[in-house]
Amino acid sequence: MARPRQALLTKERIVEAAAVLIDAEGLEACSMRRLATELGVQGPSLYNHFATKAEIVDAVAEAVVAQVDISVFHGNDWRTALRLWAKSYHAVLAAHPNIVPVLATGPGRRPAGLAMAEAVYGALIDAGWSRARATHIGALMRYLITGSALGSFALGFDADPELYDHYPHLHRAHELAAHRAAVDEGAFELGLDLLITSLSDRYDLGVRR
Amino acid sequence: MARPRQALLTKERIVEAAAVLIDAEGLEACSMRRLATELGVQGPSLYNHFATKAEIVDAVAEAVVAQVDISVFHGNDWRTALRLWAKSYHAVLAAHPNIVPVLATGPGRRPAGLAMAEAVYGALIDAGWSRARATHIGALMRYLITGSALGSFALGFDADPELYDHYPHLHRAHELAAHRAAVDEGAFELGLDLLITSLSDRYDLGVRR
DNA sequence: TGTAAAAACTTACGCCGCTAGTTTAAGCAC
DNA sequence: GTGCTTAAACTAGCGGCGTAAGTTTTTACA
Repeated sequence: MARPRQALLTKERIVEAAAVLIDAEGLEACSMRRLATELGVQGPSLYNHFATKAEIVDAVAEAVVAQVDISVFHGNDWRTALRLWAKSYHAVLAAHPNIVPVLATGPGRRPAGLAMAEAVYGALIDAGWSRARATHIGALMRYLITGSALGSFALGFDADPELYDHYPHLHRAHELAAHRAAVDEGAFELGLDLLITSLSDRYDLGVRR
Repeated sequence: MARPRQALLTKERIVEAAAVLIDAEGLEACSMRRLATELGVQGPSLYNHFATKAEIVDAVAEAVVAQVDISVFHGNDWRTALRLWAKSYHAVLAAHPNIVPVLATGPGRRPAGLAMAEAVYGALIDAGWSRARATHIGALMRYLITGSALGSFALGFDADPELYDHYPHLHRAHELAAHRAAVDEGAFELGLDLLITSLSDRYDLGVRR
């Protein structure tokens, strides 16, 4: 081909196609050649717009994190804000499960991630939590949210009943697969409830560090 | 070579070498050819002992999970047992961080994982928790433990101060990198404390489902 | 003793991320 | 308008990946 009169690719088109591909077929399906094919182009052409594959995947992750609602930190009590933010984050990850491993492991140099950290940490500091505790609470929320998004607990159990024959308490574990969404949702809700109410208790007692 | 008089490989030797390699250089370094080299053998020879690479990695994961102490569920109150087990699990993952992604995502058909689930779930049921709640609590603990092991919170922040210039509350975030271990440990301890004490409160009030 | 299975080997296939070099169009300086 | 630089596509190819196929030799057993 050579250079076309109208550019075939833009960063935006590439990231959008990558996001669609990852959502539809998973991270492994998103190879440079496959992604290029999806865009009607040859593999190496992508390197005119991104230096590495990691940059593309990072951009997808950034776009996902940017969907989390951090406006809730304005005009809400820290407890309410934390709960609403966590639910929004959780919902976004549930809508894009295939990108979660990238979010859970990679460093957070991306603007959307930093903006989120700023909002959470700032709200906790403003509420009176010590710097150390605010950090811990932020980390903790991240553990709960990414942990639940990543390792769907119910998915870890096979639907084959025979697997559990030798485990007296697990004889109904095969049913978990069928109730996957409800189990994971219940566990997340419980965790959020427990964490926020007990933090709230400490806060009201004046224990803020 | 052909078949040697004394077998060069055994399942145990392969898994042991894979574990060492993963611990030392990470999951990506553990390719079939590299692992074989480490064992003084050609790549495809490994397929005489394992059908796929995934089976080898799974066996490593299994060996790691088997190190978690589940004996604490005998002779301890459910709260104490849960806390001790979580700390043991956390310590094991901290000692083998590179295998954590496998544990956090893969299904739990492995015997050690099932035995652990059986112990946790059984203890909660025996304590009087409803089946649904016991499931939720187990899932929740998993979220906290794998979430914290996987995404070291502090590691997500770069040591470069300039990154945080535009985030008023994050101006000291670059210090997190230096205190990584302490921050992650503090957050995990806080989470464990909050979850167990608030579960304990509910339990004592008779709310067990 | 003959035969089947086991455990090493070599070769090779089709992926992967990415590099290098080529071609043509676009944008800008004079 | 003409030339020069840069941009954006291309093709070819490198080294690495997981794994399949087929070969050779040894061991174990009938």
